[in-house]
Order: sequence, then C-alpha cells, then structure tokens
Amino acid sequence: MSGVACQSTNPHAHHGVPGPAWIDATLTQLRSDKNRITQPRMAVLHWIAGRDAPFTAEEAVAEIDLTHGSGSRATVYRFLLWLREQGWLARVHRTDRDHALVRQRPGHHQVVCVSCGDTLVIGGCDLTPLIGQSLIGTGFAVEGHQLEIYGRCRSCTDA
Amino acid sequence: MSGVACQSTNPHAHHGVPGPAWIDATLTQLRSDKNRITQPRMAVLHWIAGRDAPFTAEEAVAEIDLTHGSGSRATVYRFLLWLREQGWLARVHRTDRDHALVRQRPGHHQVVCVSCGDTLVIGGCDLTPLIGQSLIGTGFAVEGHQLEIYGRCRSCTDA
DNA sequence: GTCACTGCAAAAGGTTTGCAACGGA
DNA sequence: TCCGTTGCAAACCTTTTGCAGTGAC
Repeated sequence: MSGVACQSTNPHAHHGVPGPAWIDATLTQLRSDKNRITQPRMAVLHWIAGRDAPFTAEEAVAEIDLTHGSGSRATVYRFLLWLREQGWLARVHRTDRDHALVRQRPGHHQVVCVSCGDTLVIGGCDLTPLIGQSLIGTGFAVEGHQLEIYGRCRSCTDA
Repeated sequence: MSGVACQSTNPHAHHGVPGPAWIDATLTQLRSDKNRITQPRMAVLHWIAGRDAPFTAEEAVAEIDLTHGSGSRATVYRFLLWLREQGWLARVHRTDRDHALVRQRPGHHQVVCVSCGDTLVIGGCDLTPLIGQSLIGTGFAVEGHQLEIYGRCRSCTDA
C-alpha cells in the first residue's frame, strides 16, 4: 500500500464511488454496448447512486419499488448481475448472512463498518507490488485482488 | 497448482493450513470449549483437512456423505458455521455463484486461482500497519481485514 | 444419567428462469 | 418495426429451524 493515501489527512478516503460520476460511467457503457436505457434501469442506477453502504439485492428490490414505483424482482436481479459482471458493483461479505453489493471503482478498497454497515473507500493504495513480492517463485500470475477491511466507523465508536 | 510450485523462494506461501495441524487445533478448541467430539464432526474435519481448494457447503454435504457415510445436511451446516465463527474457515467469493469456504489461519491471505479454484495461502504478510496508516484521520477503528488475490496458478498458466 | 448433538423433514430465504407482453432505438 | 427488456409466477437452490431420538462424557 503506497502513496498519498497513507498520509494522515487521507484525501482519498471517501464514501464509495461518487454517485453521479458512477451513473454517467455506467450509462456510457450501456450505450456503447448497445444495451437499452430503460426506465427500470434508470431507477436502479439512481437508487444505487444514492446508496453508500453495502446493500443486498433484496433491499434494492424492495426500496426501488417503494421509491420509484418500479422494479420487479427479476429485472433488478438481472441488471444487478450485469453491473457486477461489468465491474460497476463489487460483492462484499456480510457478517450476518449473504453477500452485499457496493459501487466499485477499480484499485480501491472497501472499509466496512461492522456496526452500521457504512462503507468507506480508500484509494491510491496499491498493494500490487507487495502481493507480487509475496508470490515470487510460486508461479502464480496475479490478475486482481480484493481487500475488505472491517471495523467501526467514527460514529459507531463514539456511540 | 502442485506442491512443487509452493516450495520456492517464498517460505510463507503454501496450500492453506496444513490439514493435520488444522484438525489438531480444532479438536483442541472443541475440547477446551466443552464441545463434544462426535463421529459426524470427525468426518467433516477429515474431509476438510484433505481439501485444499475452496468448497461450498453443499459440496461438503454431498462428499462427506459419500466418503464417510455420514453427515446430514443440517449437521454439516451447523458445524461449518461453528468453524467459521471460530475462525477455522474463511469465506471467499466465487466467480460463479455463492460463497465458498477454505481452511484458515489468522493473519494469512487467500490466493485463489480463477481457473482451477485451487488456493494458495500467503502468510507473514501483515497489512495491519499499512491499513492503520491509510485510515489515520478517518476515525475508523480497524478490527480485521480479508484480502483475496485472484489470478492463475502455475499449472493453469502453462496449460 | 444428562444434556449437547444428530437427523429428518419442513420452512425460509435468496436467486434464476420461461414466456407472453411491452417499448426503446 | 424489431428485438432487447420487462413483469409475473413458478422453479430452484441454499441455508436455517423445530423437535424427537441418540450418544458422548
């Protein structure tokens, strides 16, 4: 882990990928992939964009239906799957039950609060050299990595 | 990935936690926790000990039943849960579907081959100080972390 | 002998799929 | 218009749970 992010003020720690930029990027890919931009998909994108903590698919289904009056279970699941395949969502483990999803930007790492589930993302923290070193001589060709950090955020520690 | 691939320059890379040592350690804790050492639990332990690649709970159920003629679904699931809670198994993501489990030793990290699913573990690679540094000023209290590294093992690269 | 553990079978979740209707481009 | 996408409902798969019987200590 190197670079600016390791300084004390840490300008790279923030809540996930900024929502608006994330929507723009996904829309761009939808268009260039000749996929259709539909009303349900927009509802899903906007809902995710406003969501910083990890969420489950089922939460997405329920809340999108509530707030946007749209989103059948199948449609949401199908689109979430696409977003994951394209790398716009990362899967993280939940202490409780199943997996959750978070907006993702490559090369950044999730910091998850075990108490409230809020997420922080640290960027500019490239572990690649370190990992490479550890694997010298193993013949293993690294394609990527995912680091999840667990703990308690400020508000949950104070409480 | 073969055994040979791992005995190279990196003394800390190996296939998971060695099976026999892992069984001993879990048995020790079972005893000290006043839990009972039953035939089904022994079957589960031995099956896991001989398994280096990540496995799903369902695989465990099916194969343990086959090889040891024991292990009802509920019993295996209950024991796997205990092993996870005690930190003897780690949950890792699978590219395909749900989560998988692997033998774990604290402070070590999983290296997963995306092609054959085999696992390597690197130890002595403590990220804690680095993570701590990255989070200075965020008010986040780190309790733990999990690093998953993806890539291709030697045999899958050669193939 | 006691009480934790097992096994069954059923319930509870979570996710995927088939198919007719719909609607972006 | 055309074909990708939706919505519903049912199927599917994984994991959990209740409870009577069993067996480790």
